[in-house]
Amino acid sequence: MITYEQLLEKFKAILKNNTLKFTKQRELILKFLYENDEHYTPEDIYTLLKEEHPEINIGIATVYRTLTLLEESSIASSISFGVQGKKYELGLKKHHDHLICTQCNNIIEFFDDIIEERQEEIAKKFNFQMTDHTMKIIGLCENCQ
Amino acid sequence: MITYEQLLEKFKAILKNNTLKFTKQRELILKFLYENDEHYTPEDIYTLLKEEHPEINIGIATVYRTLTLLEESSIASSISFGVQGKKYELGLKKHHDHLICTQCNNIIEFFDDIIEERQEEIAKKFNFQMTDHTMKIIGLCENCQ
DNA sequence: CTGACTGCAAAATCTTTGCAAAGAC
DNA sequence: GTCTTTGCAAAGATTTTGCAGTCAG
Repeated sequence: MITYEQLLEKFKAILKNNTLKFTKQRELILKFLYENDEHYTPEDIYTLLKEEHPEINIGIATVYRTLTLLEESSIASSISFGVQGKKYELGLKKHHDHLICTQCNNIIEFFDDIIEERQEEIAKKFNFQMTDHTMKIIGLCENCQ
Repeated sequence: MITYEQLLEKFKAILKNNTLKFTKQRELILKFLYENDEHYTPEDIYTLLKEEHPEINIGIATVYRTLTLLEESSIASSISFGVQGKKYELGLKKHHDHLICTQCNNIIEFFDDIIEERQEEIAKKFNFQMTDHTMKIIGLCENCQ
């Protein structure tokens, strides 16, 4: 697993390569995602950061802008919830898919080699150049049934 | 394949069972989905219906309300495009998944037994009661590469 | 008739943008 | 110093809601 220091270096390098600046706000958001291994909406992150760091001024727009930046840099990734927006997580772990409980909104991650392989094959069959893929299994988790 | 008459009967039966009324607007939207075998946003449907049937008054709110109703009745189904909203299609065909081209926005449908089966197994493994599942393969289609 | 449905416009959600002030390098 | 970034509030985009009039059964 990557340490926070390594992640930070990586992020700083990306910023430098793109003539972007390293700011307190960007760092806080990065750190938040590193330390919190779940899926958060921009609003969640905004609220929690304001709570945890009342001394730092941060605006919701910055959260959106930074999450977009992190996603473009492949540091974060998002799952989309239709009209209800997106949730973000650190995107450095191994690719995985999600089980989503409609009752408690909990998200369980899983990885399945067979599915991954089949996706490749399907893309090939359609002469499709796959850049990404997502799979969601929707339903009720063990606790909510 | 189901004929339009059969579909209409089915829809009317659903309406009757729920003490809902059969209206010109609802019929038009149903017919539109039946006749147009692609994926449409509510806005698309609204615009196209107004063009094709200038004599019928229809509001965007009705389109949204009807699509929700059709989806709840399992007559339509939707794919979500994150912030860009949802696209609807007739949901009576066999379950299938989608390849989505980021260039031309074209959507290709596919079905794969192995993936379907794996999804069942994964749900089982997590003691998850699956009610739905979606898979999207994102990338460039043959023509756009 | 009665209660459901409709269009409209206003409200609600979520996200992006313009801008002046602040901050990174 | 220069150029990017920020927070704020306003604007956008999409979807939902309240309501009075309309329509299906």
